[in-house]
Amino acid sequence: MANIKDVAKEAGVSTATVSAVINDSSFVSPVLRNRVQAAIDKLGYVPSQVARNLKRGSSQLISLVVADLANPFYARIVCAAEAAAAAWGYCLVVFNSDEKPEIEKRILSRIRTLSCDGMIMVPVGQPTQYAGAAMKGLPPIVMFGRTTEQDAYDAVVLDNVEASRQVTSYLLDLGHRKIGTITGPMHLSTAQDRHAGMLDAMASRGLAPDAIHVRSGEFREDTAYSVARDMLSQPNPPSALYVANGLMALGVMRAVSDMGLKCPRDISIASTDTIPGFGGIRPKLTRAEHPATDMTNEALRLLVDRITRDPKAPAREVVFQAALVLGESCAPPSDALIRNQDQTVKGPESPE
Amino acid sequence: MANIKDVAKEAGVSTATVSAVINDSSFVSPVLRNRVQAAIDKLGYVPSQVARNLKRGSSQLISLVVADLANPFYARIVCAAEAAAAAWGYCLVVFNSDEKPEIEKRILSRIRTLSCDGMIMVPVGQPTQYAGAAMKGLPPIVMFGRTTEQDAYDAVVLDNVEASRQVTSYLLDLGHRKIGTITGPMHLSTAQDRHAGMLDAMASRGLAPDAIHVRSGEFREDTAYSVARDMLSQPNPPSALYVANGLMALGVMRAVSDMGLKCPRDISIASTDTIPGFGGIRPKLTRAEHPATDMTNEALRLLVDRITRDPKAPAREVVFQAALVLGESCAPPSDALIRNQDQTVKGPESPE
DNA sequence: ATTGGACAGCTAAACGATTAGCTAGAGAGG
DNA sequence: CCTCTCTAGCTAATCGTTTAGCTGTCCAAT
Repeated sequence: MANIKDVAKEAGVSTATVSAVINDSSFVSPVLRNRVQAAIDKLGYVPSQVARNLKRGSSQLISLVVADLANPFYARIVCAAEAAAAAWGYCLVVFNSDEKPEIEKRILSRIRTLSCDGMIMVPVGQPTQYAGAAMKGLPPIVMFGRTTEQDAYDAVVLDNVEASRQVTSYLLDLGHRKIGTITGPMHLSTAQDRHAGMLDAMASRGLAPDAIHVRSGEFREDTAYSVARDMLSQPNPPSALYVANGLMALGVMRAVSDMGLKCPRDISIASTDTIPGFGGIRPKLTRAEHPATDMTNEALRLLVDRITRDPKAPAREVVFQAALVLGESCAPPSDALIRNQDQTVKGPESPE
Repeated sequence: MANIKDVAKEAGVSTATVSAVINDSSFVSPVLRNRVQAAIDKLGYVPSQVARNLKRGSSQLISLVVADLANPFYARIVCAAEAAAAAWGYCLVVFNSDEKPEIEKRILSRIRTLSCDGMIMVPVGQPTQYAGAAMKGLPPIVMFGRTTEQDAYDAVVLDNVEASRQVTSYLLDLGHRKIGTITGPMHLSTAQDRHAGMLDAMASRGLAPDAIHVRSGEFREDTAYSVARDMLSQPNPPSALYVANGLMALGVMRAVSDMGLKCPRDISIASTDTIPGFGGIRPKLTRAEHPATDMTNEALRLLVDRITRDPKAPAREVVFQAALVLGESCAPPSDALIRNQDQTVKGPESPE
């Protein structure tokens, strides 16, 4: 590969002039400019980004660390982030911590040596661990979706408490009283908040879920599948389930179907967060949807702003609200009419 | 950030010694080694990958260019590729050409300046265009999933002809005679091959699809949705549809459901390729599945081999076979018993 | 005629690592 | 005692850019 010296020699100018031409950074007379351009074309010269990075101290690289790349929700985030990064002139390096703090640690040291300009991360560890030496030598960070008890980082999050409160209230409005839930890993703020909102909605009507109807599905499709099968085969099962994320909701629907039950006839299912492809699933899932693309765009905006403007400015947190999308996966409980003959319940609508 | 000179000064040694310590590249006496290590720890020194890259002429970066990041099939490829790249010690830079040749062109020039060590690409343009100056200055390439009529590149592909032949034969075995198809964009080898296999299977029984039952869904969910609605609302619709990829199959199932039809009672649907989450969809889709993870691992193996071994070795093409997975989306046509009272048809099984 | 400023382009020093080749000292063999 | 070999560690060139600062030219103003 030709380098800038070859081009300079070919065009009979100095490397500084070549540099000025390719970066349009200072005035070069038309005649020299043409000579240089001709030399570049002749030699097929492409400036080395690596050398440029070394000199400029930037790499035009942004790292994205997601918690579970196999989760379609994060796949969508990657998709949105790639587009946004490209629009800002950056390339996107993708990492998957697979919900494992030790893998996340490895990724962080990898990123340290990668010298990218910034990173977006869905943290998977204990919220307290994102401080001190463990985070030294890293580029500017935007935390995504989960909080870390640190006010040191920019963050983009969902109002998870409100999202799950809305969904649970909807189930309550339908007449459900025995509502179970499948939660995420409870060390994550996301899982905590969604559970808190669910409890809050029930408490406001003087209710609480039965202890055996509260189980963790670890935000995994397969775990949720087994947990749901187990919970629903117990005597006296819940008439509705609030499932803390979309991937687990898929697992629950699969479990319901495999047990020979019908949703929503035998059990109502509702969830927070969204995964692409929901549109094609029957029955359509009732859920509180993330504005995933907006959140991702905002994360990149915050990050680029911090990289190019003031790296020392105080951290900002942007909170998004979920949108309740009514599908066909919820119905009044089969015994509702008996218990509550005159109660008016909203039927499902279809805004899709 | 501390650099190698600071460490050398702190430890009272030369930069060469520091380099020897961090790379373990030549013998350093224990006493100096300890001094250097102490200095590194004290200063929190991390070697700059950028400087290293410049000197070593490699970047430990592999680019992955997929055709449609919003397609869950490619999301799974990204997931598998990230894991494989990490296992080989590389980072993965992700690009989305969105099935648009002009975006692909932009990405290629971006990759040229990125100076990554290699790339894996799902080509989206005319197969003839991947030659000459357009491909100058790029790192080693492994083509993924689609062929390019160039023998210059390593390639990992599916035997698409055989995959669609299998699926179509299955529909024929069930008794279907009026089989329609929704194809991909016909300039892609993938779409051509899948169509060819479907035609071949029908031809071997002296059949051919009706011209109005052959439509392109552009490998897009929404396009497939509209095309399917249109095709199925015509008089004399097909009794079964072979859909050329999984994303489109989702669109078709959505269309069928929205038209008030039932699959497989009113129409059988079968497809090639897989998308994650299929397991949760009812009815389970009958399809010829890609060994997506195996294919991705093989692509990385080929690429790393070429990077680290012989960059000039002749190109290799690895062909994978699809596996027919029987779901519940296919049944004998409703008029089959009348037409073919004594024909034995295999019923669907459930290997999942 | 002299001075000063604007301008075009060049020289050379970075950026932060790696590494070929060198040096000084120690130990061995004659 | 001299020379040779080996070893541990150092010096300095190098990778391919960018850019501060310099040089020389030309022209206008005094």
